Amino acid sequence: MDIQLKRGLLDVCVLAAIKDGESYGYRIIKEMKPYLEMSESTLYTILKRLEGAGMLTVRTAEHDGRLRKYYNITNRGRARLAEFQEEWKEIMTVYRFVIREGNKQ
Amino acid sequence: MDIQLKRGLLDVCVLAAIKDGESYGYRIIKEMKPYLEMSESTLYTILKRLEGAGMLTVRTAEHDGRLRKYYNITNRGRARLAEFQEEWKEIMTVYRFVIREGNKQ
DNA sequence: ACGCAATACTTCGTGTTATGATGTATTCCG
DNA sequence: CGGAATACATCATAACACGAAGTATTGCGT
Repeated sequence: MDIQLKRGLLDVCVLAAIKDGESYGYRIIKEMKPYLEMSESTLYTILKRLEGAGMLTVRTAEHDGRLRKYYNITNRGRARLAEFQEEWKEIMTVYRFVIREGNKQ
Repeated sequence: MDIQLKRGLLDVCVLAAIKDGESYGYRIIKEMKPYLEMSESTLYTILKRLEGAGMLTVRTAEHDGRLRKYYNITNRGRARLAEFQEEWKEIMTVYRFVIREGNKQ
């Protein structure tokens, strides 16, 4: 998929991946893989960005002797998902403009 | 609209704006405005990028004593538009993942 | 006649961001 | 014993949208 097209979807995808209960980096990547592939460095960058924006919280816990960071969505994160659905209406308008059958000149 | 979401649409929008006959910068901006706003510096950057990619051609002509650059779409540009429609199917898959009603845990 | 908006295109610097490369460390399985 | 899987982190880089500023002409209102 075109890199540019991905960019606007990555953040909301990650939020969507944790909206039904906490998850962690490695699992998020695997869960999203069938829909949208992303490298690890990209995901951890996004998770930090979303944390900085107050859209998710982190807690560190031990699992099988290894440390894991569990991410939870916040109200602000849910608001972002709702906002995305509004933006999608605009996106569809643009899409229709792009694929419209032209009035050939 | 979210900047990131715009990014993947800008190029194809510009191609779509000239696909039914040549146009020029200022007119493209006005035509796209109801769907997607972009600054002039952004448009001219995109036009140069698309020209470099062989997706459009340029000719300069005088109009009312002023120089105008007219842009025409090429076969490669049309191919990009066709490719976009394929990519859109993937985008819709991602969209469904984002808005799916969750299996609450 | 004067000034301002509209038309039309250009250049430059900046901030955001996705990614590859690389590194660290543990567990599990054959 | 070794390699794959798990799990996260850092750094340098390149792409890109945009605001700011500039140049130059036409058209319109007063």
